[in-house]
Amino acid sequence: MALAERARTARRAELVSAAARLFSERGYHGTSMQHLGDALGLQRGSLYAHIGSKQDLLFDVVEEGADRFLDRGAQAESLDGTAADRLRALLVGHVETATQHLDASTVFLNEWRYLEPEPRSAIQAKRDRYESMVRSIVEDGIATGEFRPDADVRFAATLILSAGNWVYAWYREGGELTPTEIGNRFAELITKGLEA
Amino acid sequence: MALAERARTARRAELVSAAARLFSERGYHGTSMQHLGDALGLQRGSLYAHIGSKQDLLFDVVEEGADRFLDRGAQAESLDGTAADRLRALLVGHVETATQHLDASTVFLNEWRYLEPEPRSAIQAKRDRYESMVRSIVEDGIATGEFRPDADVRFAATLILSAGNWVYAWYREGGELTPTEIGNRFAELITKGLEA
DNA sequence: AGGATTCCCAAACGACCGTTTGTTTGTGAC
DNA sequence: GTCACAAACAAACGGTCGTTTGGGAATCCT
Repeated sequence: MALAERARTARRAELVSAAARLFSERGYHGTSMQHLGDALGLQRGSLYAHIGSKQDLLFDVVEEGADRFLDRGAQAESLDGTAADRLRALLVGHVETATQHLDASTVFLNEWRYLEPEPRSAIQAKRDRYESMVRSIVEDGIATGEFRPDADVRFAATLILSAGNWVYAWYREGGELTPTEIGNRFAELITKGLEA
Repeated sequence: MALAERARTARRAELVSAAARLFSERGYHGTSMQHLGDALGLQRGSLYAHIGSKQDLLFDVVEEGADRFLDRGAQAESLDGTAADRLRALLVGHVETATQHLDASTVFLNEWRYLEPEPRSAIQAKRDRYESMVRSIVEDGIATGEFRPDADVRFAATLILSAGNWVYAWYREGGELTPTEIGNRFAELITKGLEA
């Protein structure tokens, strides 16, 4: 039973992984169950032994992406150090996550809107939580006098997320900057604009 | 005559406009000819009196988006003034364009990859041209001593484009910042990080 | 008035969509 | 050794896909 269960979940993980790749390449609506079946060497109907629907797959991929960002964000938030340190940690973590899991991150960032209302609002809640992490770091920096008192918290958070969320669109392996370097430079530049 | 004149037809413009809205809302693959027909009050087959294929529509929408960014970029590039002035003008123009034509910009930025190879490379050329505009402004700033001599031109351009290209994902009318203000604040923040 | 040209409808094309069904196959548990 | 059960197949479901065709009004040019 344990073995059978593990095998079942292993197959499902394969399917979610293939879905991440295909959804990121061809889009959710551009990917058919046939494409997914081909990727696993199965008939498209056989996939329904592992999932309830195509929507389920989309949700799994999107949630996987969301959770990774949240985890790294929480780590950064709990660091000791200045607000600038935590901001840097968050941005580095963000870029590292986006690049190490490029497929799931891409789906998370631009296929999530094809989720049906209920699952979409579950993901929206996670997005909101992540954004509030960024905001609270900036607020801390202002409270401690590290950042300009007149800095617009919402706008600063938006700029930080804009920088991080566009990475998937241009990053390709083998570039001249490592993900860690990219995150650090983003942090450097943005921090400079915020400093008191 | 047939092609050039038809392209100017009011009905076709309506169709391209509806396509911009629907493609941006539902994605290219998530939008059917039926959806487009409904939007114009026509049978889906009747649309083929005005276009050659669904791909043609996607190309028109994407190119329209690309050309608007290029136009504003060229205006900014030709301004007299410091590099920071031109950078500011470009960013303000970028944000204004993205928000005034949110639908076409959204399609330009995340449906263009569904173009077939030939039209896609035509759009890629325009994207490259735009990116090189941004780069040359930064290079100018370095050459005149306005920006730090050790600034990484490619990275700076990427950050600028990241900020501008993510606007479509969060901007909604009626926010507390106007597009012009958003562009100005982006420019302010990024310039500060680049200054000598 | 006559002829050509637009614009659109109605219907059909073959292909493919996501999903369900009934059945066979292989494997682990007792 | 046989039994239970999950995994996969083969086939079919009703529906939709993008596109083509043939014809019928309306409109424009002359």
